[in-house]
Amino acid sequence: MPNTIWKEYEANPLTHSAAHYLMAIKNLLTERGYARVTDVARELNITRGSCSISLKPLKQRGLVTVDENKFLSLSEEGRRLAELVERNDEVLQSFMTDVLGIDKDQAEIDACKIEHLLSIETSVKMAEFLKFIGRNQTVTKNFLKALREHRPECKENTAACDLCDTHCLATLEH
Amino acid sequence: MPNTIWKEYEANPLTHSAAHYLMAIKNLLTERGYARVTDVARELNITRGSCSISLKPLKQRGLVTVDENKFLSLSEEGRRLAELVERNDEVLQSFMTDVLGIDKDQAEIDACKIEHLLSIETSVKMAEFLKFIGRNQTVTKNFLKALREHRPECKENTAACDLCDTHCLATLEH
DNA sequence: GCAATCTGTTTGACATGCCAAACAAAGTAA
DNA sequence: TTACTTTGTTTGGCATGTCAAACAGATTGC
Repeated sequence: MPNTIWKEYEANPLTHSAAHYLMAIKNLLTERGYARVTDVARELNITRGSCSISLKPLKQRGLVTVDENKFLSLSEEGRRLAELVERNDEVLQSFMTDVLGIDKDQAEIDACKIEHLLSIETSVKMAEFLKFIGRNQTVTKNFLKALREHRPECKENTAACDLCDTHCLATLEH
Repeated sequence: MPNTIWKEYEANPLTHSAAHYLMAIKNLLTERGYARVTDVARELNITRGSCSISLKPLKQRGLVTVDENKFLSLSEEGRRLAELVERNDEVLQSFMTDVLGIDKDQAEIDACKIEHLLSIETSVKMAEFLKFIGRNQTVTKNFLKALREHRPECKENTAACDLCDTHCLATLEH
């Protein structure tokens, strides 16, 4: 039986770039009060031409709107999608740094890659999880403390370690 | 200052499809003992033509090798990358189902989308986290029990709920 | 032996998403 | 008014990754 789940990747409602176009517009509207093609392009560090073209399908999908002076804004759906991705980013970064203890800069990069790929269900459950962690209850503190003290040593030069089967996967460049 | 972190997405060592080509070859070698272009194509549910073309850059990068009879195999690096992505998949699925309580089928889809995007650091920390959870210590049991009992109610019809600012993000199709 | 099938590759097509370059329209400045 | 700048769009190019279709070479069946 052929594998088909991996093709769900293309069925994602937002591509990585689409998510960032929406968030860029949202941020510009919040911070400056307006968002034009040029502003979005500058925000995302791409050319105006690329920006103009990539915004077309977002307009056609009704996520981005334009007024008579070419000022961009988000539809209700566009705004919600942007908020959802932003929340995913916050939650993922918080999980990576506060729970896993990952370096802040690396967490930022990883979260940015993943933020648009979570299903609603995973997004909600992650947010609930972080909300629970944030309550800082005794049971949570004890768990995190024990987690911090548990640091399995990875002997990179041996053939096998605690985490990997035959070779240490941490030595890869990836 | 323009945002540049979002462009790290393209700098990922493996694309979604590349990761699945490597894993398909690895699985075929394990299960059948051989892997040809046709077998990989069938496994991934794509045409032989697409498969043939997409394998080229993987051969050029030295991740995939071919013998005189056109039988494919993985280089050391290719095999390690495949193993890394497979471990990420296992760890992510386990986290989503066992910790977050996400539906198995949905967890499978989400994990498949993310598995190739984790940095080594995040991969290792996630694996350690799940290893720790798997020890099933009292401190973990207590934490998970409290987490299960904490189920914030999302009143979808109200403007604000526990997780979202102004609108319930769970109502989106995404 | 000869037709049918299997295998891998190539070709042309399409979609996404980026670039540089050219261009038209509008605003700015002298 | 004229010259310059800004803005948005279009064009042609490139890279990835898919498809269908055609093709050549090898294998199989009768």
